[in-house]
Amino acid sequence: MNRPGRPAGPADDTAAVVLTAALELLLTEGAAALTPQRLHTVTGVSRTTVYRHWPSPYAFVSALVDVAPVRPGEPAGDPANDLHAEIDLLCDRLRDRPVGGFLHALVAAVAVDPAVAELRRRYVADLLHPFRTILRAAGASEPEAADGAAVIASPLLVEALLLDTDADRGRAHRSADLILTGLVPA
Amino acid sequence: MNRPGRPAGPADDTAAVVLTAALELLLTEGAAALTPQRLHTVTGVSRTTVYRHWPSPYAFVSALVDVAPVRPGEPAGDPANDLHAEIDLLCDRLRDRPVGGFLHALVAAVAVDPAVAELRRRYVADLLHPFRTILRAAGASEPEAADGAAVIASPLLVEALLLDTDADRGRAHRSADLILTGLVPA
Amino acid sequence: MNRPGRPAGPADDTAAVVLTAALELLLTEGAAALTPQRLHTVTGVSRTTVYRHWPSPYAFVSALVDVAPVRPGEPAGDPANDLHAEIDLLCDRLRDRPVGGFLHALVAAVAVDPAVAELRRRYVADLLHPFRTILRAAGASEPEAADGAAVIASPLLVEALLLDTDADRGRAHRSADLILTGLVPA
Amino acid sequence: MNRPGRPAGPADDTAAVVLTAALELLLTEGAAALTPQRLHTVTGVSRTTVYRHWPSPYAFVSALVDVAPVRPGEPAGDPANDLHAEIDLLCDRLRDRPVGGFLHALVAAVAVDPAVAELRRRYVADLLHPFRTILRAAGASEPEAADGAAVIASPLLVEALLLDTDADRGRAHRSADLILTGLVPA
DNA sequence: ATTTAACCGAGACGGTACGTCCCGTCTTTAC
DNA sequence: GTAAAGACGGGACGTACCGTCTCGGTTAAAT
Repeated sequence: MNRPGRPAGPADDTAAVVLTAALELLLTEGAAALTPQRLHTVTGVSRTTVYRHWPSPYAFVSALVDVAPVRPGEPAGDPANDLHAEIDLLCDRLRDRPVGGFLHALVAAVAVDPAVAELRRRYVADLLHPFRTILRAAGASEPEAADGAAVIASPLLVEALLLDTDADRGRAHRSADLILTGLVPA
Repeated sequence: MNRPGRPAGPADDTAAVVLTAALELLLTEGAAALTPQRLHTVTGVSRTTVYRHWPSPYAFVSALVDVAPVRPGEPAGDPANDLHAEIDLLCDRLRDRPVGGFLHALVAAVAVDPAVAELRRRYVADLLHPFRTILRAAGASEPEAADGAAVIASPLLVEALLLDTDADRGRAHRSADLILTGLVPA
Repeated sequence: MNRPGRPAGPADDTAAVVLTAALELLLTEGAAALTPQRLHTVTGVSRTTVYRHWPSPYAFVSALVDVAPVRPGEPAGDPANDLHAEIDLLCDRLRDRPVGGFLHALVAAVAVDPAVAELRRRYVADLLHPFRTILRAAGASEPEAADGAAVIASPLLVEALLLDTDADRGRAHRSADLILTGLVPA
Repeated sequence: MNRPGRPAGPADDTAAVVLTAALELLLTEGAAALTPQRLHTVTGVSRTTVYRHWPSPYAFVSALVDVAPVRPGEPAGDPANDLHAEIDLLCDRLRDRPVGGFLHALVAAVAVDPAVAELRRRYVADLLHPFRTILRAAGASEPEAADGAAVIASPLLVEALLLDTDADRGRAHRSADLILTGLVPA
């Protein structure tokens, strides 16, 4: 039995307009700008409406994470090639903002709402995951794969997030090779 | 020729009281709590005085970096031992907040005042520096040392800052060994 | 087509509470006390709300002038009687503050916001106007009426505003008689 | 026995510089501008020094009243001529600021410091006084003289202070004639 | 020449009010 | 029931001035 009246939740276009603007704001001005007030002035959607549907910072970032998920590169089969491809993919993403900016924003958002920390953890884990998968496919044990992923990807994240340097692909590729050769002792 | 009048800058005790409380706040409640208002209510020093001497977030973080600098462990001579000691030191610091908390705070402060980014870069560079020095002493070339420092320390930073995990010392020590053996071709 | 949403402007009771208190403050403590801060502590209405609706001193005084206008006595027909009645009315008002206090306040408010000068001029002109009207009715020419009004009322204003003396009704009545007799040449 | 040491009170030039600037400020920007802070920025004399010698608004206005006293016109002997001359003198003064501005300022200063009210009263009384003297010399009784002074001078004050109009000399002269003829019935 | 008292400037400090901004909740109206 | 417009209280922000104070260095009289 259907309840009468208008279905709950934001109208589709309202949600689209607001979340698009939110992502835009997040990437250009950082997490601090992601307030109902700002969204109202930017989108014209009324402050009241924004509050109704996304009552907390968490709700926003959470919605955005769903809108802009991290899609891993698709494996071609050869672990070595896949690994190098994944490294390049991550470097590009960190440089071109979609991921780098989002990560920056997530880190900053935690300062405002601690609950976001969980989203940050998941987001970073998602970034590291492809490396682990590929290393497993290459014959590494689970802990070996985790270590390898950390060794390859972490420096890239540190450079992009903490040092504001371009990620050093060369080093990452060398590390990858080193790890792969360590796996096939023959 | 001396100018007349009272010497400029905060009286010694004022500076001490405020900066001590600031560090305390930073480590216990995070960077978001480090506001003039909070410092006033916590220390009793008047809001006006706080603004007078530390008008910007940058001024604060900068003063704190000077108050609580990162002191590297003192090298004992044997590169291998030194490297492992330095790893343990960093892990301890990241766990016990003095460094981990401060780093968190620096990252958050950048969201408010971009000028802090420069302090963050320097702070992180200071964290990585000891590793580079030791690796150079162990016979690595300059780029090799930089790479090695990144490979060893970055995962620790990522775990502490982005994943909220305890740093995985084991992996760090293994990486260190791997790198050291790579250096001595014998 | 009507716009949706709540009608603009302060809710009726808010306006009433604030303006009542404002008038009260004005008359008891003088114009210097008429600040948003004072009104907040006195009425309990939040400082923000006060600023929202009366952003400037001018807005306040202006609203008060509308709330407490100067109502002339109603003419009974006989110019001589009317004139003397009007004199007594003005003297009473100057003594009992409603007008005297308000005038004081207007003068003081000009020091803060020059735009109030216009309100002051109008207010004083409104005070002098009844005298002119009555003198015209008694047969005076327009300039004669203006002069007469000035001669009769000005000393009262000076005494109340500048000398802090009770207005000297006797002199005012004598001046009035003198002027009236000057008008009837017989 | 004289005490040794430097004599108390401000050095002559300090007092001169500050009071000159104070008068200037008072006339150009009104009483609200007459603060230690402003005087410091204008004269370069340190805030501390200003506070030392003129601790209250009252002290300032009081010092200024002594610096710029109201000097009555000198009587020539003939009451009629003297009276008209005095009227012109007052009108000129009200127009040319020295007196008009000062009076404005005095009125405003009362709002800040009620003690100034006494100075205002005296100042206004000093303005009215010449008229009374001359009328007495013309044969008026004391109350008659007071009334006459009020009738002649008050409208001028009201016009200058409350209506921002140029004082109407014509009316004042006519009033004077009227009063003088009333005195010599013969 | 030395006292000695006061001047003077620079600035710290606590306090209060200012005017602004954003937050989060609520109420009123229109669709 | 959604949406818009806006009132409202609350809190922090950063600024400005106030009045008091402490600290140095200077100056002018009286001894």
